[in-house]
Amino acid sequence: MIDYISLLKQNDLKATIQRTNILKSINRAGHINIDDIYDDLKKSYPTLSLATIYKNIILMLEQNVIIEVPINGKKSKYELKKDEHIHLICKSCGNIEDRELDSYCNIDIENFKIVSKQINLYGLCKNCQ
Amino acid sequence: MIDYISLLKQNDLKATIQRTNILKSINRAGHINIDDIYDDLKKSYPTLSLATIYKNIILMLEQNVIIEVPINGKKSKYELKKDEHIHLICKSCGNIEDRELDSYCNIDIENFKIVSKQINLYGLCKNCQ
DNA sequence: CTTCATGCAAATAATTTGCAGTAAG
DNA sequence: CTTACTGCAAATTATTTGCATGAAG
Repeated sequence: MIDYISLLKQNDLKATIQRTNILKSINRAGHINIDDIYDDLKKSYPTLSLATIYKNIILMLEQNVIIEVPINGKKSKYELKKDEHIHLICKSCGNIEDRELDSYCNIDIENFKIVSKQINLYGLCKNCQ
Repeated sequence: MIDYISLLKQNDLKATIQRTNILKSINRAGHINIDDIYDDLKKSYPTLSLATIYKNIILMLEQNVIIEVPINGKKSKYELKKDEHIHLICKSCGNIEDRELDSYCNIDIENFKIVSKQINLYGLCKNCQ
């Protein structure tokens, strides 16, 4: 159970209902886009506005509370910030799975100072093969 | 010197002026987004329409003539299809450099059939460090 | 010739902004 | 209390579509 209130406060963000709910929704889904967060939260929280989600996604990205996962030809999804990992993205069902992978993660490049890595493998998951 | 006319025809696309020019613009830039293609080509070809660029980018992606390079928080860029490589994306100047990297490219994942890889390293290029 | 592509304008979708009212600390 | 956040509506930006005309093969 993640303490979203502390997480937000540690990152200089007021812990509003809207923010904790957005984080909960992202955590439940693992990886989710803005429209799906909205649909998810609207059910239990009908007055929530899409603009609020947009504004908070931007803020939480800036504070590194969440990470953007851009998807080819679709809208970006978002995930909670966690240890470095790669994404296995199923081209058939769209599901995203996280995977630790040291061989991908420990590398130096000449003349380039790496700040962050984005490694997405597109293909077919076990179910869709 | 790439023969864009043959490239298009081999991929079941009519070789129109617009398409060859879009490919030339992408090749000149290396990696470029739709608005910048438009600005680039407008100079020498003022009647070109943005809708035509959108339509053709979609077709050329479908035919695998070009590849989408999604960029965190920005519009996607496009590049000509070429051998597998990774991208070094400078967070300061926005420049993208291609790099071959075998250690990234030869890998199998259990229970996942990889179709394509997208490996972007964000950081600071030599000039911006 | 025939078919498909283009360019325009209009439609739709996505994202951002301004502001009055509200909640967090 | 004070400052920052929310929700709404409006504005802006991005993308797609329909259709008459023009170009490719």
